[in-house]
Amino acid sequence: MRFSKFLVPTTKETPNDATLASHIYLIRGGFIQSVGGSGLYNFLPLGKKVLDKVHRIVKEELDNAGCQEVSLSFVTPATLWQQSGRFEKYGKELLRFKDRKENDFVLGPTHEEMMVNLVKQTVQSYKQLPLNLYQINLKFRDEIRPRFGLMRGREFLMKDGYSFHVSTEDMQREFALMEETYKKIFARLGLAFKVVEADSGAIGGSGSKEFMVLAESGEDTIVVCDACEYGANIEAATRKEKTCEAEAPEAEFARFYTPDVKTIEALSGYFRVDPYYLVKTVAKRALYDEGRSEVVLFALRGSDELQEVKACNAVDANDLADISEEELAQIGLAAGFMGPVNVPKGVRVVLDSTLKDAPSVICGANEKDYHLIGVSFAEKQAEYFDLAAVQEGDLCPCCGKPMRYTKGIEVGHIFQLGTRYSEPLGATFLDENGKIQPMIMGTYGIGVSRLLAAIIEQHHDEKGCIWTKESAPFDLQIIVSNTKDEEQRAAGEMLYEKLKAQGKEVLLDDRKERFGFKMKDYELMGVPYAIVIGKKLQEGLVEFVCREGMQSEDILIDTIADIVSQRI
RNA sequence: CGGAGUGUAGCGCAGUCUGGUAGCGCACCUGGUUUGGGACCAGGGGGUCGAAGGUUCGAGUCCUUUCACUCCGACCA
Repeated sequence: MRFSKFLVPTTKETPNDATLASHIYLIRGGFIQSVGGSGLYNFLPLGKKVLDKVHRIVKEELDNAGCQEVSLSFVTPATLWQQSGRFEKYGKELLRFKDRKENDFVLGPTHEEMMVNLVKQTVQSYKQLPLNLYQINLKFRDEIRPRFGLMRGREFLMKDGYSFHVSTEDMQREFALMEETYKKIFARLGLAFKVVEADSGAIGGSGSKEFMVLAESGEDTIVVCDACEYGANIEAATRKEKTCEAEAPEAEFARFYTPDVKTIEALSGYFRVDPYYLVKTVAKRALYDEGRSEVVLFALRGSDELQEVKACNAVDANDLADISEEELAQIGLAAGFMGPVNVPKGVRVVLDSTLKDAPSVICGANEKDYHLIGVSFAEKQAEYFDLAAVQEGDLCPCCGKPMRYTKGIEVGHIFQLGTRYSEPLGATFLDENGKIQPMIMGTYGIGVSRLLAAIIEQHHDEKGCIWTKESAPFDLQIIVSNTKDEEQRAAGEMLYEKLKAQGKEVLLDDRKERFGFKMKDYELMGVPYAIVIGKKLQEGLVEFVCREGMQSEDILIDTIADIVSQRI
């Protein structure tokens, strides 16, 4: 490609809403263009090239693993979503609309329903299984707050794959194969990543794993253990049971006057008791289908924080909402003095599993200015769930060493679905005995356009992008310093043709611009290597530049083609 | 959904308080000089001032309504 003919609108100025390196450089480097609608982007030629590279790698590895590519209709009839029960569950992120006949449709944010429907119509026998089908297509999610460029757009490119099996064992075999395949894909892209345990969210199912690209700018908090392989999204992380060194308070059960003592910290100071022995009670309104809701008190140890995703899963709600103090008062709950015992009618209580059988704790009395002391949960019948957020320093559930937080960008997520979709949608097969069985499913996603952002988050410097070998839009850029110098220009043309003949993808910067201008563009665009043809050409030398670190070395023009083929 | 802000040339912004010919920088076009780190000189093109309604002799500016976008939070495979 000749730069003089290539549509690459690089800019000096940073868009005012861009804060992340990937967002800034993808725009400034002329890879993508904002459409003006929030979270919507056009891919310009340079960005499309990178997207295609990533796309190709994903496809190659999946095809190698025996998957088959299809392409599903982007517009999905709402009836399929109603059958699976997700039409409401998925919430406002799902873009719904009607056609001219007033029929409901959605723009697919993920395609379990469509793929199950496809397989249902074509597979009847166990002899046709297993099957792993995928597509790499646009998705649309009406995000509450799109941001960070390609990182969280509303329209994005995703690979979504679905596997169908006769047994759970076979599905788990495929799940393991996909984990290995995903590792190969992210390794080829040159990413540092970690596979972590995850919450299954709106997709449903169990045993899900996320692939996290490690970057400070990541939106997910993950808990990792440096002593072993354990890693988990904070939404799903577990820990070795926590104990407390401070002595447990001993007290007879009593109602205690605690004027204006509303926080765990104040309570801890007031009674001189470690927060571990206090009960923190968080009130939330749990929202269900068809507008139903209920008030739930989540109780956990004062030393812990509520993990909302865990809490939401515990009550099987679609969502949790905050409750105002006024509303609490109406229900008969006093903010700052709430507790899991003696609750008003109609209020559900869920206890953190670390409170099970706790012999002597302090909690709110559900009465203004009073707490209860000497409360025992021994033999208390209640709903117990893991509700607490793992904290830094908590001990690893695998090896018992302290864990720490880090940040990750979720680029892949694999789920063991089971029959979550095959049953409601009626995707069945006849087994060897002629019996009807629901298919056992797995589902596997990769955020393809998000990967571009993730690569840049991990590979950039203060000057611009630094693409990894397999993601780069070109292998090499040839920069002719002064195109008015006939010798330089001719040398550039000669090398361009020669390297192209070697099978390299080459960008020849033949523009009538000054040297500095072209170098700035090179650094912004981030092609891994460059050959600079400049003043030293008179001595028969050109410069070989490596984008990472920007080191350069002088090389005889006669040998540069060989050196390039050795090193790239 | 709560809080804060912004809509003026392709992009980034001033002008709005105090109504009176639509501005600046970048980018773009023409000519010339320049060519190792985002050059310089001269000339030039480009605008329903987010939309609708109102006040006024006259509205980018004042009033009303509305739409969109951004940031913080809540939220989020």
